Amino acid sequence: MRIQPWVQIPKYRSWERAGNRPKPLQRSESDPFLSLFSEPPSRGTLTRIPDNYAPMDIQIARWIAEFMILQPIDDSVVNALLYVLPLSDNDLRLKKAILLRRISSEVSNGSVSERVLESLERIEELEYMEGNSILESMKEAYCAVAVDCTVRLLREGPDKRADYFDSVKRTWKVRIGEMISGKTGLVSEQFKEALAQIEAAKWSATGCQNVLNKDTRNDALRLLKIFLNEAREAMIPSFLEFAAEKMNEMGLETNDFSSVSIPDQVGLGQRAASSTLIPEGDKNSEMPINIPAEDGKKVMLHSSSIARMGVDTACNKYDCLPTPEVSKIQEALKSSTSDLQTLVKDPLLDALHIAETVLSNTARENMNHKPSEENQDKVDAAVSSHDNEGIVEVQAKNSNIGNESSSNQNMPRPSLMERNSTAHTYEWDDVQDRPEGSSSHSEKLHLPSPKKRAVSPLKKYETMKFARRRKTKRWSSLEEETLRAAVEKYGRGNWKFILNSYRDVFEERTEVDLKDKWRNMTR
DNA sequence: TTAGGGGTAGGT
DNA sequence: ACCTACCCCTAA
Repeated sequence: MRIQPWVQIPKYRSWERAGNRPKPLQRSESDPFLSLFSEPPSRGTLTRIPDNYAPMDIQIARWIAEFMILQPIDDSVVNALLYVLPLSDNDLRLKKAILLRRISSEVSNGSVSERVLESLERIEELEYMEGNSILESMKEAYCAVAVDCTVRLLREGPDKRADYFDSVKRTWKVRIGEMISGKTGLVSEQFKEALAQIEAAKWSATGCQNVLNKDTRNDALRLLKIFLNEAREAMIPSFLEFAAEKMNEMGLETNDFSSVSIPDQVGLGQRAASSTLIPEGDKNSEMPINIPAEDGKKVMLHSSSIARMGVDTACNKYDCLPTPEVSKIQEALKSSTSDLQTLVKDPLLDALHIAETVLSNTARENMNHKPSEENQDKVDAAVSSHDNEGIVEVQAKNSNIGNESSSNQNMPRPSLMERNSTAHTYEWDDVQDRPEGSSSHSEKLHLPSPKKRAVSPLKKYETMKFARRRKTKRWSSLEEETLRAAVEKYGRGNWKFILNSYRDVFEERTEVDLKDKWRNMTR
């Protein structure tokens, strides 16, 4: 079984069905991934589990994923799990749950950015694909977020006026303006009203003041919370919570799962999910509770979910679950949040990560050569005498995950020539259909040593897929101006802070990018 | 998280 | 071929 590393969330396509318009915003092409963040984990933070370790059933993975998405734990932990689990790409409800969590995460930080806007658009797209109607609260939230994103720049002061106009242009004239004409799902009457106000702000001082007087941030947050609550109400409980509830009701021992039956419609617990995700006061009524399991670990459940799921106790006309799967669920339930956090930091995974790093070079070569396993024997017998390849040889010999777990820093790093394919650079979007070979590399038969083959299972995952260089994106004048002003305001070196302060301007940038750009600008 | 070294893509 | 903006890596 091959692990599907990231589940893809569809790009927002209302534009297509509304007409033949282009995408409203130039979006990151590196963001098709189903994760809490808009990018895959940086290389080095994660690894994937090779299939000889975890030939996990796709359904089990889904249960775990849906359960973890609901937990009030750090996004990075959830993200890590989403990365390692073999999730189906067709699970629209899972995608929706993740998008909701993305929004919730921002809301709980008190921030509202264009990312929320985009998440809402994608949810709308998913609802459309499922034939669902759009919640009114979602339309209102979308409008409020769009307004706030725009007005925020206006508040920055007169020197930000240029940014403001840019934002108006981007967010309203293009994105929302076209949505109105396209009559897509997120459009409401409010839009036109708000659009009129924004237009007024654009052209007159009084209009400007009207907009500034509104607490758009709070409006956005409030409406987002309402929407999340409603979304929560509309959701079906998560399978694992349902199973836990059943066990609880029936007073089952944790290893006596076989008599628990599950209704088909129990799936993704987004209703419960939202309850854990709504920030602060909103979740008081539905605090997670801990149910002690027999081994002392605890199971997180939600009181309201339990109350609601309890209804079906008598309706046991559903199919019983197969025992092996049930015991896996049991394991998932017994694992508390902290257990799963430690799982993510498990030494095995660390070791795999090291192996991934070490193997990056050879994996890339395999990509180019694609030698079969049988051929590798012959190939191993050959000795590479190619000049430039000495480093590679040494590295291959050290690529034994089993006994070289010490530190990849002690190993020679592959040169960048090696780390980046000499023949072709693949963008994030290319990864699924990369060509199999590279002629320019065909004679360089510096080959895998036996030790390298000891970790060959890792190769199957083509771990380098996600370590490709980002597509170069030129800095816009808006970005440059914003950076200049920000450095003046906050000082050089506070890159993270600056990035967070202008998230919507520095889309797809990292703090390192800001630092590098400043270095260039001041050279 | 930041600073700095250094590789690379893409433009001239 | 050369330049440099952009990107990646890693020590501290």
